[in-house]
Amino acid sequence: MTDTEKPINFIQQVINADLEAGYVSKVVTRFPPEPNGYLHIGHAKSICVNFGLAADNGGSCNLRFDDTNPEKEDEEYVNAIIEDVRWLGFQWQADICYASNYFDQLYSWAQLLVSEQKAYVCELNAEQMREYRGTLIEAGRNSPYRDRPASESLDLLEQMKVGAVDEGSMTLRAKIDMTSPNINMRDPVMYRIKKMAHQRTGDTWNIYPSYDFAHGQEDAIEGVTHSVCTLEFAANRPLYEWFVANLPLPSQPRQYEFGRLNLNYTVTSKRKLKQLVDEKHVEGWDDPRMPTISGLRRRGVTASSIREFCDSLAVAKTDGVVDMAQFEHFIRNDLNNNARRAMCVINPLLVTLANYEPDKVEAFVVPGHPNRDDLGERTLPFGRQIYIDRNDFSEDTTLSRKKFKRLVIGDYVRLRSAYIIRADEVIRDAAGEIVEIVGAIVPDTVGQDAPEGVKARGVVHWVSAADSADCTVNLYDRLFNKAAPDAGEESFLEHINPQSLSIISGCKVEAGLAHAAAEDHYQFEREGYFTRDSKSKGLVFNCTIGLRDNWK
RNA sequence: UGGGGCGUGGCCAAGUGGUUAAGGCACCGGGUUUUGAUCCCGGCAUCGGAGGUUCGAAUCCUCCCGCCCCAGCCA
Repeated sequence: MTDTEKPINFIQQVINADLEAGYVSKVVTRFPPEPNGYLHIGHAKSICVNFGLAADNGGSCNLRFDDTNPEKEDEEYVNAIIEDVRWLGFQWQADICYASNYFDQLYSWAQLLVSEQKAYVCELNAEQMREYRGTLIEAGRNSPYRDRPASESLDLLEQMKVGAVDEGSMTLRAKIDMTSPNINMRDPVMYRIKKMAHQRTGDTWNIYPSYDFAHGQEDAIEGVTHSVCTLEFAANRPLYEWFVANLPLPSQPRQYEFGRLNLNYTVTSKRKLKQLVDEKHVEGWDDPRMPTISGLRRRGVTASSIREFCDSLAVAKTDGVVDMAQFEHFIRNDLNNNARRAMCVINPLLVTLANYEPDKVEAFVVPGHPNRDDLGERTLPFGRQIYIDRNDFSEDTTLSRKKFKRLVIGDYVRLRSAYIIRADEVIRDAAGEIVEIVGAIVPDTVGQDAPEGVKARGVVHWVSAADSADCTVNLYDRLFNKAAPDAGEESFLEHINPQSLSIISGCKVEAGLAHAAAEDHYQFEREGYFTRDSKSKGLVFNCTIGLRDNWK
């Protein structure tokens, strides 16, 4: 056991200091997705960071839906998110939280700010507000409504709330500083009118709080001590702190930001993923090519490999792009250690072993995993006719043993866990296509070394022709053929890889897998890791990832 | 040209004035192997640039360069 010390990231350092100074006694974090799409691998890092920080410090983490904008949200998403977080292996504290649970409290806090002249109802429309806001290098100007009496704002706010005011014509704004170099502090919007039913509060509200007016207060209500989010919210922190300082909150949460996870050859933006789904470039949010949690799951990626991968990533302020190969390493590592072995011939080529008795059948009992006795054994039926992969046979007999460790006429190859065989003859159909190989077994070679004079070129996987199951295999390539699909001027859609999915039917898998359970993981030896698809009716396996391939 | 943040090998990343500058991924050699897998050995950087402080700097200071975020009634 090499317990490599995990570096203490900057947030943990803050926590250590807070714990030591007695500022906090119990660490409380939260994972706060907006239910406007499915979770993806980027969220997984955030989930691991937030739940991990809580677990590492004996604290707790809330799952909270930041449902402040009914326009984009849907119950389908909340259910999917709950399922994904659970599947990833995390347990939130007590009940699931919703920003919408705090709408009443938020409203009365808004009234308080108005009454203290720290907020006002503004009648500038969107375009005017933009003009008044100024630019990055020019200060903004005060709204003409900025100094209206509190009583007037209070009354208008109530009218906004009950639906007596048109959408877009009024907002509630915090009165901070229109000349602030931080644009977020230039009288930000606290409430906007949306005459729209909310998935949880129905028609109760005609106004909804903005992210900035809601988030810190949600944290405070829940007793969140360390509100950990991604870098792009850093500029919102002063505003977060302004509300915390100006409201009588039950606790004083603090916000910290770390770099979000970016992976090459894919996109991790809910907006873009939704576009892929809506425009049918993929089959759905859980399409195995998607970087969504549900897509990865259906693809056969394990929850534990996602966790291990995320834990290998730094919690820091650098924003880089992680190589997909790093993720793949953790996927293979977990599957290699835990997936049962099996054989599946993807492009079947019939081989008849002429010296094997026609009706004879043997059953070889072999391990389920080369070094995991606890994974049991499996039985491989063997007979006179078998299938091997077409790629494991070549008519080119000049290929050196080193270059081609597979079957050629006149030479030997080991059938994995079975006999050494020799190929003698090729049989073709009318079109000249090879349809069968006739060969012979070398007797007494099962579980034994090759006799004198026989040297197998290599090992090849196979399946009994008489006793195997037909199946379909889905092979995947990367969804985008450009490392940074969303980098250039052009749309990321232009970089979609048209060959990202290959459906191969007529594959032959060892008999024992005819009733494989969905989401069970297997290594098809010499091919890769596969899992039975959870949505298809027939026997369909999705290729999670191929084996490493070190030969040129 | 405003504000905030960041720059350590191809990628991720430790490092918080004195170490031969951790580790992982990738890659390149070699060994083992009934999976061209796994496993095992070995190789692979002077820290964005330039000055300065210091006996000593990736770590401190100055200037410069580059990248990211902020001008939604999105989050």
